[in-house]
Amino acid sequence: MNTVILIGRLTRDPESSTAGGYARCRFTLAVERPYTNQQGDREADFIDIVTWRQLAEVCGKHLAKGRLVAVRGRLQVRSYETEDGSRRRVAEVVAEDVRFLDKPRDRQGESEQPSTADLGEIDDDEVPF
Amino acid sequence: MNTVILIGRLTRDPESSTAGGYARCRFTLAVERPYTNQQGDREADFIDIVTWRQLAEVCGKHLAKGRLVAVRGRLQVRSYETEDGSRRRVAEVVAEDVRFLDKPRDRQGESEQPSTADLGEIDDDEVPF
Amino acid sequence: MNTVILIGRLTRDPESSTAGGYARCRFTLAVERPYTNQQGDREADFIDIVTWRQLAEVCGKHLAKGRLVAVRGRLQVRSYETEDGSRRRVAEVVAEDVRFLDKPRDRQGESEQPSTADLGEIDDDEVPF
Amino acid sequence: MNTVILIGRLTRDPESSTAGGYARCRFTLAVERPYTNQQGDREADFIDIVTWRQLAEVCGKHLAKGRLVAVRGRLQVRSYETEDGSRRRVAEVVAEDVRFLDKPRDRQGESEQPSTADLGEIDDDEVPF
DNA sequence: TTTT
DNA sequence: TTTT
Repeated sequence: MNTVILIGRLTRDPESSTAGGYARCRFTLAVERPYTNQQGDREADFIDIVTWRQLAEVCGKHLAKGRLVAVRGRLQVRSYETEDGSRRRVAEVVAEDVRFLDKPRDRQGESEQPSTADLGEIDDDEVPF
Repeated sequence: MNTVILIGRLTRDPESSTAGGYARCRFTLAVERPYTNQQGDREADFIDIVTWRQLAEVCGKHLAKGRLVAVRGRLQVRSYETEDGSRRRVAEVVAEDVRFLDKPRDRQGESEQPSTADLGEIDDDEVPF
Repeated sequence: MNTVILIGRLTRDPESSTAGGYARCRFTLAVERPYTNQQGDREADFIDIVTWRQLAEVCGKHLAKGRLVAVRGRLQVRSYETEDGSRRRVAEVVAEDVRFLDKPRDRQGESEQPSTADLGEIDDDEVPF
Repeated sequence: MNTVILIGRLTRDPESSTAGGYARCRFTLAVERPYTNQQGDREADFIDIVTWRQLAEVCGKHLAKGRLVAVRGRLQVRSYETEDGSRRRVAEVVAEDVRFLDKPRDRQGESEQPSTADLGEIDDDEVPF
């Protein structure tokens, strides 16, 4: 049993690629901690998410920096060797489900004056909560 | 929202210490993946757990290498600088609840011939599921 | 171990009361199912939530019909006897954490023309995600 | 988002059947509450679980009264009309994953003197945690 | 009885 | 390196 559920905002636009023949989409979530620190401000955990296949396609198409999402997945720890021979570990959440919790804004670097029509075509409402 | 639930076995005995005036107990869980790899064997994720205060005391007293536990907690990512100035990240689960799912064995390096009396005193049944 | 995590919208305004000397707040969430039915529309589960103490006060003050929230809690099943002597069971989620996922609208039956000042006083932003 | 994770013991043997052309298996879990009541004893919630298809077959074959399992699923509330025309609601967890957390005992009403061979054939170890 |  |  290995289940992770997170709600947070994307720290930057997602990165889409292909790996092993499957669509893959990666992004990082800023997940706020439940308490404030001694300086009185709320810290966040920056958690790497990876999605595959159809879910990767939906995420790559609709997500963008700042969007609020809920993720359910599995915590995975990968181990690898660096160039100088030392071992490093990477922790990431392999998403099994992603819900979009806010309305899309215009995507960075796409259109300067996004129209309702453009937003209609992106049609984030196909994948509402 | 940041919730992690894991079931797995301790890879070694837990490490108890004190930090910031609070009892702390650390251990690593081997959490089996839901599928088998191409060689047909089941891999595992090795996930670091940290517990604090009373929960740390209970874990330090009753847990041991090989024990099966369920953990509910929060996925935390800490960032630190190495001696040579590079940045590293550490992911760990801060446990809010730990359930013991099997009966205790004798603890490594304690007694060669543990008696039922000894086990009775340890009394893991105080903290049954 | 008994953990439930839900995201959904309140089907009506929450009900605040006092029980056993503690503040209590009840509401029902409409939680959409992951799939659509044979008629092609998405059904929902209507799940009763109960909160206590400080969390009840925050929920009673800030929540309203239609608001989107995330709830983490425990699934509880209570059994009771009806007037005619038959046994009934009630399932509800006892919330341990509630996150508000959207901006407040004006509350039903409060002010016909809510002003930004009024919203400022309610100050839902004290309890943002 | 609708995720439930439970650990508990079966209150009786599971019931296997077929519904809508699919294998279905139902059982009830006794899930202990985290606290003790005023009489000092630990109560439990009795939560109905339903599984479908291959998972139903595995559960029907290997589970029995008293077995300790972990369930991940979705909380579903069904509404129905009674003979006298009143409305009732039923809450149950639709399991997506079930893990067996202890070794099988001999099943009620099967063999008086189960042998290791019999247990070997049941081979619960195919589905270990 | 149900939310968007 | 980080989101609102």
